[in-house]
Amino acid sequence: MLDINFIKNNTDLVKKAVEDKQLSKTISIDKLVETHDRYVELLKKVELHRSLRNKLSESISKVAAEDRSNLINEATSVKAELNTYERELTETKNTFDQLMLWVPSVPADDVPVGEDESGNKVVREEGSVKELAFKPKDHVDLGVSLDILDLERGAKIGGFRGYFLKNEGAQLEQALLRYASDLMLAEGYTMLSVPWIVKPEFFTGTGYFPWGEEDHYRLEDGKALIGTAEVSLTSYYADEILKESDLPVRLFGLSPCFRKEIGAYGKDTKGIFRLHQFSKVEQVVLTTANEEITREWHEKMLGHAENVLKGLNLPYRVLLMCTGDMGAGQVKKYDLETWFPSQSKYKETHSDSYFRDFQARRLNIKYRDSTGELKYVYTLNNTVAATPRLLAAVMENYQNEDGSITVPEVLRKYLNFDKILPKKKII
RNA sequence: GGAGGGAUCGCAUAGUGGCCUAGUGCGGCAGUCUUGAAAACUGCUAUGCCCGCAAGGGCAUCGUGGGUUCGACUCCCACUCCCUCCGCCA
Repeated sequence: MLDINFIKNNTDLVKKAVEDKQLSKTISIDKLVETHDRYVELLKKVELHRSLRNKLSESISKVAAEDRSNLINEATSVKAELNTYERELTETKNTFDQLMLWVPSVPADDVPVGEDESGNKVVREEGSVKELAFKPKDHVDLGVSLDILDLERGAKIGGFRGYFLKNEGAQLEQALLRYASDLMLAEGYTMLSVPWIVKPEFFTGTGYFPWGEEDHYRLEDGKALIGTAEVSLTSYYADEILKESDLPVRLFGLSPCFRKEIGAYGKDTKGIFRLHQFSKVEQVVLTTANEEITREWHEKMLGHAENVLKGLNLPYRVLLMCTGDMGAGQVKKYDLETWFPSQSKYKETHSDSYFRDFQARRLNIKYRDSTGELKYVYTLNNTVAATPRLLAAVMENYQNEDGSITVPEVLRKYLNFDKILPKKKII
């Protein structure tokens, strides 16, 4: 959410953001401003009438009961008029509030303008892509022949995009999550196990609603399943006032993530890359309302994600996302794409964003600065490790010619095997 | 799932239709006193919005949303959350 006064004073800037983010069909800034003007106009009328009513009521209370009838008559007519205006005010306010939820944040100056993913910029590539002496298998072939992945039964039980991880595959996934968590603990972040079932207001608060409502599983009581722990983590301090000395707040959490993947029909249908359900270690930081500081944290959090990949020795590249390929609330976003040998392609495994006060306004998270002024915090979030997607990358990059998979060095302390060998019997 | 109790200012509590412009205590801030500190005393102590250059004025907020009333912290309805007990349960 943006400040309405900011929108009114920077109409052109906000309109450009709407266009650059390809959101012209979802929000009209002109209509928003008109609605707010109307709202203020009505508010003035309502407040005037309320003031009048309050004064009359006060007079009535000071007059003997038998002398009240004239005043009560007058107050009754003021009340009738007030009711008319109040009804209209409520309606206008509701319209305005709804419209406000659709206003995107303004991208940072260094974000490239672009319509879609083709406008993204490669910032750098890290790690060397190994030339394999053999034709690499994809993670599905590997997973099946090693009996660590079962997609057929996954589909039988879970439907489309359902999967079972099995044997060493299931263990390797746990090791990855544990490895990622340990890195974040070493960085001094606070670990949280979070609610997976969350009230809708916090999806709105983090900016997933209204834009992404369709991609979420709704429960019969109106709550929804989180698509990322970011929702719970960022909402943790909702409606609270923090001390400046408590900032930056650094949190991470491990949770399952649920996504309908509506709008992704036909995309990544093979393997365990795009799923309805996966696990993710997510990092969230709340900082003071300072552009420099939030940008420093944006880079620092990118570094944490990079360290996960560097530790695993996986080649990856850093992508600066363009306006058309970032979320409505995001101000700047990097994606990390990890190398998948079977496709000779980098594919998205991490996403690192900052929001300024976009989420904090929606969630009402403030802090009192050294001058005593209340300000909204700035929020950021980034993937630490998302699996089975990252697991698939590990499987493919650590495969050997004989079809076995070597366990990455950093994961061995969590496992009692160093290599995953083909099974004699697969059932 | 059943039965009861509750939600008031940072915290704790008072408040059962107009005296609430929400009292009191604690905490916090400032000052007096003191070499310094403590104690004591004095004062201050929320948020959002509207009008205004400002000084200042107005409106709203006692869990949330409706309703009754000239007037609601107080009465009515619905909802949310918390606590106690019973049942069920990893």
